[in-house]
Amino acid sequence: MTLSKQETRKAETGSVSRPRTRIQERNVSAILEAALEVFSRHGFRGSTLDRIAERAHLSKPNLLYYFGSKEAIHVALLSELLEAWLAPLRSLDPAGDPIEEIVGYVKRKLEMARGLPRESRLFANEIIQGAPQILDILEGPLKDLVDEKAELIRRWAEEGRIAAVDPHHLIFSIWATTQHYADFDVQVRAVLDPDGDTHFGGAERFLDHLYRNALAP
Amino acid sequence: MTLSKQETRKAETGSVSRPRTRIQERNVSAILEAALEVFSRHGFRGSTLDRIAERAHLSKPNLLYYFGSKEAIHVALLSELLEAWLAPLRSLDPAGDPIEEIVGYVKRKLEMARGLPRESRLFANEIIQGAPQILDILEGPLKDLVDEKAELIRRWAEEGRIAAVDPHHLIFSIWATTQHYADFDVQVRAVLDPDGDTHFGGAERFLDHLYRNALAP
Amino acid sequence: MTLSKQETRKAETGSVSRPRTRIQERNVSAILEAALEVFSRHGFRGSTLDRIAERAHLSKPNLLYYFGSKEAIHVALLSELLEAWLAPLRSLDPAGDPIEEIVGYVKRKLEMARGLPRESRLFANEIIQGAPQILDILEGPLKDLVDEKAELIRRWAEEGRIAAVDPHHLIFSIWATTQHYADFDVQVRAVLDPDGDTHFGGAERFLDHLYRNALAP
Amino acid sequence: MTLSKQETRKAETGSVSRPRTRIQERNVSAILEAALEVFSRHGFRGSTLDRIAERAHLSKPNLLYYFGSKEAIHVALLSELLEAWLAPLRSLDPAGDPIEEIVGYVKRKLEMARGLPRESRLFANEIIQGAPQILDILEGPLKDLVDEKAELIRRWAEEGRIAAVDPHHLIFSIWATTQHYADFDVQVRAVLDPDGDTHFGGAERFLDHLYRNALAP
DNA sequence: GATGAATGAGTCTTCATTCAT
DNA sequence: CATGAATGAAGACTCATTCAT
Repeated sequence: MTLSKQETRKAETGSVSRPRTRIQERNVSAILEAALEVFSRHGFRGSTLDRIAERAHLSKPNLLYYFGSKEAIHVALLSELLEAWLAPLRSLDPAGDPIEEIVGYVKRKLEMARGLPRESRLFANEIIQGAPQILDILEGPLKDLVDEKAELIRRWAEEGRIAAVDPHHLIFSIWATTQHYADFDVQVRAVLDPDGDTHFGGAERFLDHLYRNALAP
Repeated sequence: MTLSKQETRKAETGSVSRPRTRIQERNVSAILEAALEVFSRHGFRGSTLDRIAERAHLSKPNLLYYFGSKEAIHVALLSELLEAWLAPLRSLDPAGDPIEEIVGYVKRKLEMARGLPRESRLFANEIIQGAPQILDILEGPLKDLVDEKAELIRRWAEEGRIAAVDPHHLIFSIWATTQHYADFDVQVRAVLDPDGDTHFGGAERFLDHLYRNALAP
Repeated sequence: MTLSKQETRKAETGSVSRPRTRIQERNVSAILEAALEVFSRHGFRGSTLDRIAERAHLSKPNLLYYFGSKEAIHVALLSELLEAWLAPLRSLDPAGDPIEEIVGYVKRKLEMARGLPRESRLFANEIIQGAPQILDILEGPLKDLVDEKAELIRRWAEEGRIAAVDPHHLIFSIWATTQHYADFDVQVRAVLDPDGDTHFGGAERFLDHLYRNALAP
Repeated sequence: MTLSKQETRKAETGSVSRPRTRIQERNVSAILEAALEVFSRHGFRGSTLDRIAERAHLSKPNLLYYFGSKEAIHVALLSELLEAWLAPLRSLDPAGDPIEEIVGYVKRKLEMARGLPRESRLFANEIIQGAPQILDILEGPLKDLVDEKAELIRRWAEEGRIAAVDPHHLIFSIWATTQHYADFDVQVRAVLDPDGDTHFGGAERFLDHLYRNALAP
């Protein structure tokens, strides 16, 4: 699941093959930050280079000087973020206490949904629309990681340390319940109060309860 | 939460104020069916009238004869489907057995994700992108319905008939876990085997376990 | 070598599959005429849709309504003209007098260079630049036609009715010497007087002499 | 027809007025070599500085340091090559045997088409497109040279040493028939076998026959 | 001498929408 | 009702050229 630097580089390939100078680093960062803001809200097709350029305080051709195309920016962004996005699952520790590990995973995922909602929506948009640009990653590295952790959870269940639940569906449900607060935040805010993050506390308590009860042996 | 016929009409308003003849009815249906197919997969901006017209076997100007604009088609579609989409929640019965009612709701939602995945993705796309066209519905009719059912669940908990969980977050988690199988089906298929619906059985069992344990008083 | 209507149609495919109405016929003609003027002078890359649109008195998107792309216009033009362009060679008559047939062919080719110089330059531009869009036609239908006529000439030589010359190179030399007056007319005019077609008379006499002497048994 | 050094210099004028150091000389050569490769295949408009810079292993701004503009490179290239390109005609010797002189000229031109096809295509592209950058050369030095040699040929004919043919058209036909194998080589290869230069032998024999017969008194 | 950075002016193409019949 | 025709506005991308170091 690890994206080597090589692969990340390749994805960014425009005219510039790797950030070297200060200026390049600054501009590449500005572009990716702006692109995250725009892509995560409007999806790939709904986003325009104009808007990204504007947010990055760069001219449109200058964007394309750093990244060869709109798609290259999108792919670079997805590649760059994927690793961080999956870190919580990766850190699920075979040596830890099963319940605490899983509940801790839920908590970390929820914190990410709170702190990095744009990243969550970026992937959500991509996947809902059929994952045109990362399907092979889903079918390769992602599947491998999930299978590995599912096997771990299966062993825990086999050993009677957690309830006998389907590990894959457990993982899906954790993704769904936590990312929901980022991806569908507009709806959450519409139903609850529209002010700030106050609902994350309630969400955390609820999910803690949900998974502790579901996993108790 | 009920959309009056009035409102539905208004949303569809193009040149035609209401379907009358057989032909009109057939064409309006064909357009909405084609639009559902296209919008749900590509989002609003990613969809083109050309593609919808092609799928509906109608000319592009003819689409706009029935609906005044691309946006009008989208709004009409969302309006038309919203009621059915919320029916399961609406039918949560105060007189029924609390656990069975809620678990039954989960089951019906999952069945809808299985049978009507395009509808699910249509709303998901809209909401992720900030719900530009249905924000007022979310804040009005949807919030009212959710609040009403949340109050019911709160009473059940108060009466000790289910565990003391936050009703709103319970509802969110049910939406999230069930719609996940429609909205992110590409990812689900990538991680599990890509063949057909076989995972819905596992999902149903898992969710049944999840919510029964979470709700047990 | 005959391009079936099918193939011609396919090449033109934009939104419109075949000219039907008056308006379509008129506009398609106007576009092809304008495109001939522009492409023949500036080559494919050097030509712009803007200039073609301007000459055709149509808007640029309207061009693309009839032909799907700049390349489609170019291909349609080449396809449409190829048949006429090769007609003189095709009409080389096995039953005629060998010398008169060949000299007559030279004369007709020269007349075409005089009357249809733009067509000649269109093909010249395309071929000089590697024939990116008609290479398969050159290797297929064109080669077949040339081989057929070369075989005829070979037989005439074998029968002692003309001198023993290599038929393929004979044909090449005829193409070269006649089309030269269209393709390189700027140079011809620069060296001779720049006024009008007066040099075509001299060219005709010279080429008649050249080929009669070369072919005399 | 001789381009004075003055003129050549002027054409190249960018920031650098004349090559001095080894490095400069090497870079100028590399640029012209790369430009020849690219311009001859894609024409002026179809060529990009990027591609030339890449082939020359230099940066794009560095190209423009040596030559002030894309056009300047093109003009420099044309100027530099013109003299060599016309050398065979220039060396037509009044003191030689008329037939052998002319047939020898044909042979040398054919050898140039074989050995320097890029140069041939460079001029062909330029002239077909109206010679925007060398029209004055065509009308001046080139016309003068051609007129001079035409007069020589006219005298030979007058003296009965060759047949009475129009000298200008004779020269045009020699240009056309020989350069054809360079300019339209794609077509020649498509009609004959696509392997290598084998057809040049046939071409030489044919053209020898063609002109000896045409010129025999 | 050399180049990384930047861009204005194109250039092709898409697309929702309008017009005319 | 329906559609062929047309387009303005926008959008992605290219490219010769300039700037700053």
